[in-house]
Amino acid sequence: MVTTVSVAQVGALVGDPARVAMLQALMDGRALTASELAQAAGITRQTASGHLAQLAAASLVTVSKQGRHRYHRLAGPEVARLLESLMLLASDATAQRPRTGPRDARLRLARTCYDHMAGWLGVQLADALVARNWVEIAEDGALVTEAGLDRLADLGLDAVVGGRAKLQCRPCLDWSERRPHLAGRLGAALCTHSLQRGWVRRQPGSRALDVTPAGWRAFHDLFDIRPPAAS
Amino acid sequence: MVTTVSVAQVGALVGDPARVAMLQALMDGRALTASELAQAAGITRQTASGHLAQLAAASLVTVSKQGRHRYHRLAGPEVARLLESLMLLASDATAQRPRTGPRDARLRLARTCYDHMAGWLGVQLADALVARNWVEIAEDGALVTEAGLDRLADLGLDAVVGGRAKLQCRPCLDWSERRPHLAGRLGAALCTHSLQRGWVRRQPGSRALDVTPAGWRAFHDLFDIRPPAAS
DNA sequence: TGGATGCTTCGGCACTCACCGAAGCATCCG
DNA sequence: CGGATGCTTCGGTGAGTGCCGAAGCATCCA
Repeated sequence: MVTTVSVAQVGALVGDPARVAMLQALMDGRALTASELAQAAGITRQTASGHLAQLAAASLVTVSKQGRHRYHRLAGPEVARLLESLMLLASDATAQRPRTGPRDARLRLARTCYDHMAGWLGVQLADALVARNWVEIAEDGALVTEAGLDRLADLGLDAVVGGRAKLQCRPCLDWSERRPHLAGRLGAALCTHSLQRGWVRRQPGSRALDVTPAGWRAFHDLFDIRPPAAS
Repeated sequence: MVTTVSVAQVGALVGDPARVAMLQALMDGRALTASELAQAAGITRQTASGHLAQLAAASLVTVSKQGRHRYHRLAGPEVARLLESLMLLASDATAQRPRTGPRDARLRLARTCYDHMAGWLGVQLADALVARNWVEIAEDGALVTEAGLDRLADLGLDAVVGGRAKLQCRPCLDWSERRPHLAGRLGAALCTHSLQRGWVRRQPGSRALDVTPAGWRAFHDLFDIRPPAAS
């Protein structure tokens, strides 16, 4: 079978811990240099260089030269979807051994998932939007309601409701919470909006997000979300 | 990072040609024995047995003993999604080399994609449903319209419209056509319906589907779909 | 009970590939 | 121009693992 070979090749690329670590580091959607990715994966620059060459050859990442730097980023949402699928199944396999490190705790609270927010916060937001009847979530998809379009426009998320399309949102099963959070264009808009307003802040060198005091206030006022009891 | 290891382990599982071939053979949703899977992958039984043990340990497939047979099937839709993601990226990588074998041609025309129909036929059906305004398809999801719910009920797809939920359908990017076809519960219902009515028939030992003369008549009468000019 | 079938385990071989040290390019800066 | 920085290529080593032949276990059938 012809296609089988290629599929296995892509699979082999995501079958190496170092390469996966680099891809995970790129899951926040930003572009990173080879050195940064080498550090993220815990390997030397020359090894990382070889891995990145393979990933680029398979079109999993794209590179753009700027001076003596070479910036790498995920090739597109399909790659992020692939990683999501992998993480979902990986957490399945390790579900019986609940390992919770201090680093994991921050990731579990809030993190980016390519272009949207995931973790406890992401799930809480999804629940709140469903409770307010702004969106509907089912097994096979998610939908922005008429009321939701109006209220989101009130919030200043105009870019999202440009065409008043109902299908601007997609459920994405959270690998730590095992419940859906919001992805798609609405998820991405919520994420950038929260970053712009200073509600959440990226933690350097990680996909984890810090929720600022202003963020907790906003999430409480808008969506009745309070910080979890104890972490 | 703890999770990274597990993710890479899952990735490594889908990074072997033999294992991927077996998983692809299971993509039609049926349960196959170890011997059948060994033949599908072109390896000996004992090698296949080892691979299947690994896949089962990682919860990618489930096994059920029946007498001296051991039936293997995909552990769930998440695994099918993972394979879809892989195939999509794999076809990206090989898009520059259009290889079209005689075996590929049949797969391209119509095939199963876990529980729904894909290939040229799958895309045609999706287009027809969109053209009739039974479903809406956007980048982030798909939606059954009110009219669609009525018309599908007329067709006898009652199971689908049981709750008259609009979100019973999901777009799935076709790796051969590069355009969306219908998945989700509606996609699955269309597939089983077509099989029950004898519109399509499974080809033994393959995911390819044969369209019967009655099928062409039905697809033409219902959706104005004619056989493609030449394959 | 004896033989056939389906499948797994064991042992050894061969191959792939991730890894790093060292050297080689390309780019920026003083 | 010369030094510094970012990155890549090359060579050799070592660990991991896919593969099959042979033997062992479990199940069904006569």
